[in-house]
Amino acid sequence: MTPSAREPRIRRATILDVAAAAGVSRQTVTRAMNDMPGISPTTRERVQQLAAELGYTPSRFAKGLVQGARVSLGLAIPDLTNPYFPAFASTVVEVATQRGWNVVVDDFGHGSGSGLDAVNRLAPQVDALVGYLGACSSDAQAMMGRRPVVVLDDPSGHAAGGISFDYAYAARTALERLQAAHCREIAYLDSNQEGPATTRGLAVAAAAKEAGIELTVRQAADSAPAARQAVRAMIEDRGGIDGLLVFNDLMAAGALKALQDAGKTVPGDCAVIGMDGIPLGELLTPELTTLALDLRAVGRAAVDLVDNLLAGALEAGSEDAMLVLRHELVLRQSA
Amino acid sequence: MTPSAREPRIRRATILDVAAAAGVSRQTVTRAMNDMPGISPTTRERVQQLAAELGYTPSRFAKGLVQGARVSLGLAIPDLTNPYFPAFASTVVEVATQRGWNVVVDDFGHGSGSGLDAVNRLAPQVDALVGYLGACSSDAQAMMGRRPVVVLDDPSGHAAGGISFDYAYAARTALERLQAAHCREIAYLDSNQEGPATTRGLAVAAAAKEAGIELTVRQAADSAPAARQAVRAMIEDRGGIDGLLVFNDLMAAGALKALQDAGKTVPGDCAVIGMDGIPLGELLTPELTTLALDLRAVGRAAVDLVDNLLAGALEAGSEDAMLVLRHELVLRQSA
DNA sequence: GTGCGGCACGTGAACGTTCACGTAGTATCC
DNA sequence: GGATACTACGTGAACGTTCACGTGCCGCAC
Repeated sequence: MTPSAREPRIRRATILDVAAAAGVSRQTVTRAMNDMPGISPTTRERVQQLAAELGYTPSRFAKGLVQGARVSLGLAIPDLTNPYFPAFASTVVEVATQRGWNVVVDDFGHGSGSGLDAVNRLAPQVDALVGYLGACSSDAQAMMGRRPVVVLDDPSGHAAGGISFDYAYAARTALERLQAAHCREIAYLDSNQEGPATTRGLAVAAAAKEAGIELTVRQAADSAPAARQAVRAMIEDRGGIDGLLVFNDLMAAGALKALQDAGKTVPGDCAVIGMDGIPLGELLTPELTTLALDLRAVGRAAVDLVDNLLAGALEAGSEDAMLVLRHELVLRQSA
Repeated sequence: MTPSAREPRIRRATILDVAAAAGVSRQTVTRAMNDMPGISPTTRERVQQLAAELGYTPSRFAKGLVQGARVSLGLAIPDLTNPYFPAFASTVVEVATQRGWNVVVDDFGHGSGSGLDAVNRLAPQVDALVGYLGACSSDAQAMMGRRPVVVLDDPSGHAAGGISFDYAYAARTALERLQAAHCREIAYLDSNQEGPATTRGLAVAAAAKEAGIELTVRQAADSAPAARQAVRAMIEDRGGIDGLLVFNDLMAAGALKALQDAGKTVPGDCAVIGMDGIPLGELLTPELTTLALDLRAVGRAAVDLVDNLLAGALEAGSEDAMLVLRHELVLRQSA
């Protein structure tokens, strides 16, 4: 539960050891280690040399305690093996690093855990929290106390900050595109991660109804092989599908494979549209048309929210702390 | 440089605030917060309630200081947008999390920084360090003092622990496969990340010489578009290439694209072999033959080394702390 | 009623830094 | 030659916990 101290409490060298070895005081060692003024170059050099020899490294705990530093940003990710999340995480890490944060990453999907597990692990160790936490944003905020929490993709989120996506717009845009490509039999392949229907799934269903489209819906696990399997089954059940919208790009990759397996051409026999716009899409054959997120903008926005919440420039839970971003259609070969 | 404390040092609630509010002592609050014995259920409940109301969260600095905890593992990654690294990172995060570590990830490629930048950022904040640090393993160990450092892919590494790969074996296996596929004109597409020739490049050249193969070598940046561009140019220069070994799977994906652009079939006109065995390979068309690493084994080995070094079960810099792993050929469609 | 054990809770000390001072000694200025 | 300023260093206090004790109190057996 609580992170366990590892066994043999080997006494690390402290600042006093270095001070004693150099025949100076704590404060002089501090000055040497932190390149502060008020110390002669000779002494500085000698102390640094001695510190290196003793293997002295300042305790981040002691330093953090006295300085009250806010340096660690927690990043909770459902599944790093799904390329969307590294793409997102990499922009968060990049932006946050630029702003002086250290990013602590927790992947809670692997151990088939929930977001709450990640929160429990991260909360004691970080000064702010960002992540795809599913439905546990209120628990997260409770665990984090007054520290900033930014939750992605949970419109009902009860965290201090939130970023969600305009799926109604995305769904409408995708279906319009499929109609423009003269698709008659349109299907949606959903993820089964969140139960009977995802937020995306509901938006697609609504958009289809609005556009008078009779939509075939199928669910599969959020992975390429599962999607491949599901589309294979879908083709067997209902051969005539000629337009396919998919929950995300990874599953779309699997869908493309299944269509190829069945000897169908894309987009000739069936057009395919993915969602999120990860770089993978460009490497597929045919290249994947997708509703792309500006991933850099998402990452930047998340870190912005954290910084602003911390600075008190935003009121926690206020309108301004709840961002809504849009997917934009990127036309490539598959639709 | 040093992580800056963020501006307004808003006084967080401390254990004393909670104690005062509850009319009990520090220690009783500690007992309540950490579910320790020696406290009545009534008091525990009341204190927890009050703590939540006050937004009290224990300071990890104070706690770490007194407990001497080793909880944070630094993970230095050159470029999270290259899917190899998330694949590696995800196993490290998974395994390390299981063992009670928090993983602090630093991506030093984006800012066009070097591994040394990552080390400078991570060293003050972590209890151990793992990563692809390029050539700065000795600097890393110096910054980390006596704390464990495990460096990947730097055979000359001067860190406490190391994991490297048997590229001679990999190169031999790949070239054998291409020869078995009756390729006559074999080329190697190298990365230009490390200068004129990479460790992998040298191994491939040596293996080619050994096998009596006259090898065409070309370099490109470590990305799919750059590889695509380079292979396009290679085809223009020397059309007859019918066997292509590529630095890694991401670049191989770009190479496949270039061959398709040129109207060549794979593996008919040209066989392609990638390296590292990332999941992406299976999604490409044709599916990528590759020299695959057991990525889970690599991640597990890295964390094992850290734990053993920390426990003193391994001597830093000893033979046992230097692992060599092998790529194994995974035959798919492209060769 | 005395002794003893257990329960619920409190208190001094320690963890390793940095901050905000304080203090010698030396040079500077007129 | 005495006040002033600067340089190079030292010292008490504080940061917020947990650890290892210590202390009342109540009940119970004999």
